[in-house]
Amino acid sequence: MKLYNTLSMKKEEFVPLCPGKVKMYVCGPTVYNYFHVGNARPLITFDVLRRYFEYRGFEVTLAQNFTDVDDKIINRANELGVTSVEIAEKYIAEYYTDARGLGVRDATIYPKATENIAEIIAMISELVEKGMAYQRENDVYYRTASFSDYGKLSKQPIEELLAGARVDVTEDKENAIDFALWKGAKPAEPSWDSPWGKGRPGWHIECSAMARRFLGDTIDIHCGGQDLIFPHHENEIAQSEGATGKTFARYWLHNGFINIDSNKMSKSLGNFFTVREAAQAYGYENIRMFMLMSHYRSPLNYSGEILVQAKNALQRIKTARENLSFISQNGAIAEKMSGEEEEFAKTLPQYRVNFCEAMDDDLNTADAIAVIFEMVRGINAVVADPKASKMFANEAMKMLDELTGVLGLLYARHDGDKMTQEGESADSDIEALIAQRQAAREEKDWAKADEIRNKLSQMGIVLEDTPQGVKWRRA
RNA sequence: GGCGACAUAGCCAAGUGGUAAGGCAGUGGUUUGCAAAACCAUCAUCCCCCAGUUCGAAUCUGGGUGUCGCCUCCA
Repeated sequence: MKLYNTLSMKKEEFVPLCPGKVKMYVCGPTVYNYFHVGNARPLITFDVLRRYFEYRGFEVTLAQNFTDVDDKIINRANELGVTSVEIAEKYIAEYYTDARGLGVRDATIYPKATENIAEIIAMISELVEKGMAYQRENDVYYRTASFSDYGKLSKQPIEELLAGARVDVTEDKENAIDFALWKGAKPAEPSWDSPWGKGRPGWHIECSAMARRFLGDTIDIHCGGQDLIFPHHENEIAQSEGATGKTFARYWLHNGFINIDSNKMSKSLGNFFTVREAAQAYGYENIRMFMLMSHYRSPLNYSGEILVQAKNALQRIKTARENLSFISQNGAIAEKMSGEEEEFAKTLPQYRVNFCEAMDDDLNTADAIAVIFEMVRGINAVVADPKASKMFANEAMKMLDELTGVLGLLYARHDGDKMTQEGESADSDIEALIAQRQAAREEKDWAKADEIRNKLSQMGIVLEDTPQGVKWRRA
């Protein structure tokens, strides 16, 4: 399996540190608001990576942090007159709602900055002792000049960074690019005791300290959005490798941005849609499909038109799956498959091979989805036979579930247990109407049959008359 | 200014040396009582432009043009 490593700027064969095991760290959200569609991309991308590793037999430990102490949280808390703990807790809960809604499986562990203060302080102390950090008043800064590899991830020449006019030089630092590890407490801010007085951790150090605590000195894969390369991930390397003297992360994976009108969707530009509102308009699973239709490192333009395309595309796979499920229940009971069925069934493993080939190439989900579509077309052609067998349907369904499962598509499917949601009619009512329509059709009373179908249509029910009987679904 | 990415049909999007995957939308046909779903056919003589390397390039090299990102909190 090849993965593009930002560190080497090349696709590299993935070899885990420990055979059969993968340790991954994904930079998680600062919890002061609902997260937006752009924030959802790393979640979905690296959820797929995790699923694929597990599919291929790796044991994955995935850590994703919550930054629950930060200027933005403090500001928001002050605006609303509540504590920053209340803000963080609220948006952590909202995070779970949206992430799970998107089909993102829970990480192995979700460390929080505020629950790892001791580890953070210990790591800063180590850096201070080694001469790689220094105190100014009640703040502690990282001495970037002490880390010769500084800039190796972002390929930023250190002189250029020094020349950069945008770096804040008003603070009392040895060097303009030195960054805060510990921030001395200001009034009305949450703070913790430390060797440098009361204060709170800087943003970068928490990831270094938590990754080390939960995954060890060296991890396999560190992931995040491309905007974290500099300075966040560069600083993490400086901190972790400075403290341990060991390689921090062996593979660095970065996803591209979600754009709006070719501009990066971002909180600061204000041109974002929250996942919550996008899901209300288009559905969570279609957002996931939209993301996986292109390669994770390419920029991706968000628009209503594309979301509808993703929805229609996913619907094709969903329909195929529903048809198989329907035939599995209502199809022909045969001792063996027909010749045509058997012939196609024999080709099913080849789709798995092609699928894995795509995924092995730096997680080419666009290609992997194309393989699924090719399989869907084949399945549909076979299943068009009125005598399609349960045996074939079950076998095709197994492969379809296997491959769509790796991508986490179709997770919102709930055939078999059509739950009645608020405002929806009970299944028994719908089935009674379908039976009336069938009776009318028997008598060739097409007017009445169509009237019933229209009524159902208004209720949001789509009918399909198949050789195996009437199939219905909610639109 | 430094570092980096991208440019393939109406739209989305794979393909990185051997003659343009897949999806959405569209068109024609089959099927259907009519639909729906599905199937079949069709839909880029060509991959931003120019020059070069090669038997052969969307794919490699050089030069342009355009768009975007990071260098400041940001996925």
